[in-house]
Amino acid sequence: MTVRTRHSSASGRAAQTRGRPPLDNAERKRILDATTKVFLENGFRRAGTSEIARRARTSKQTLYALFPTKADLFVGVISAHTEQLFAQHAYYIESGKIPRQALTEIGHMVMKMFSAPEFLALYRIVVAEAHNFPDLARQLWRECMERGQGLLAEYLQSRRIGGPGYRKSAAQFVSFVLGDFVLNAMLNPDCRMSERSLHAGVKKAVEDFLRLHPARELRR
Amino acid sequence: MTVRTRHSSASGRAAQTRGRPPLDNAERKRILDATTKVFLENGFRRAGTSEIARRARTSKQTLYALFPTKADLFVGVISAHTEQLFAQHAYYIESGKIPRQALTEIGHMVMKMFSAPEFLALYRIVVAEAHNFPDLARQLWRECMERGQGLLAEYLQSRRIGGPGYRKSAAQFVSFVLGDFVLNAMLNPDCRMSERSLHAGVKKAVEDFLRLHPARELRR
DNA sequence: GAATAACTGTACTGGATGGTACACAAAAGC
DNA sequence: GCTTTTGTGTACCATCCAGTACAGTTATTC
Repeated sequence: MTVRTRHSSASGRAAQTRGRPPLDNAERKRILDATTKVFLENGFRRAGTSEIARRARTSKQTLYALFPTKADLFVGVISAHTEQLFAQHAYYIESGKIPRQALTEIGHMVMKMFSAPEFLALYRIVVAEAHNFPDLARQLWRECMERGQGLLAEYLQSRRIGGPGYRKSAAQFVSFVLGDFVLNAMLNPDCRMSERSLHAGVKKAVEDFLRLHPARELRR
Repeated sequence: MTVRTRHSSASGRAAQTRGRPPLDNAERKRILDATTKVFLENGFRRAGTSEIARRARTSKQTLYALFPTKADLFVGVISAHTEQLFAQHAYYIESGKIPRQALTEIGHMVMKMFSAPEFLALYRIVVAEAHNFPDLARQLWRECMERGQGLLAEYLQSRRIGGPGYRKSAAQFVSFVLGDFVLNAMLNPDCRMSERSLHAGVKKAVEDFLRLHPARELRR
């Protein structure tokens, strides 16, 4: 599944000299934003391209010029968001902090990312369409889980926390933090978590994780 | 969302005396089986009622007599399967066994249930339609998670494993066993788990859980 | 065998929707 | 002002599909 646009085939060509100039990227972005909204409100199948064009304040012709099929729209939206989602919540690990504090902050980042309504809505749509867009589903997994786990694994390794399987330890920590939250949120769309129980949950996850994997050099 | 059938309104009436007798429950079951297959293959929206009637070797008229709308079909299928799913995999806890062994067996049951292809497919469909069928989604959650966690919590309480929050400990154990498996399976429809890594995963989950919650009376 | 209640098969309706056609407007260079 | 390229608005087409109509058939009772 690849995204085709009018420009991709002419990417190496010389600039045009005459005629109305093509729309800039702002147009593309506005379309993707509108598409996102419509998709999140209605899901992929229910979303209509006419509605999308209307909300993006453009014409269907332009829409189809930029995204030749509805699938291309889908790919565009999800791709744009997966990158962005991770970038927004990427936890930059300051290795100066003591493990307990660093892990607590990371835990909060993880919960924040996975409990964000857009993420849950996005995840739900991708799950629903995983059969038709397997590549996209795998991409979401890589961007949001493997990448995060990789970063965390590096931190664990630098601090010698957890056995030689740092990657597995990282995955374990994330699942400690999440518990059954995502599974639940998928089936209870309007379930909310109080700030209190979120804090308590992360704290418990960190404590449990550190009890199972005491840091080698114990600064606490 | 309630299931309406032709019979429900006449449930208390006297038996008919003349005319062709109505179809028995076998017909209903055959329709639900066919619907299940078509839904699992295509998802809810793509599945066509004509296709369902064809596969059930019945007529659309009969189909709509038993299930007045497509939504009723959906409710029927999911309801039938959630009950059945848990019943199939219900872990009967023999309290005579030592905790490590009992937990290991429970862990395997949990993994078996959640990794069953029908479960994953079902879960995916319900997630996709959670917005339109919130009751059904909650029902699936109750049947598959809360009920199981409740049983496990009783066992933990009887053995005094875990703090006074036995319910939370039960949830924790389940999430230890599952890890990120379900999250992953949702996005990678054809991901498979080897018997080896499944065993290793459960074993590790049990060990970790018991290290965090040592049984009061230590028979090990 | 007449009457009746239920099932079957097929064709149809009505609405939603992805995608296209086309006539016209706007912006740029010559 | 003419030409060319691109965007706009609207109408349209083709298809799919939930749900219905209807004519005919089967099973059961009287």
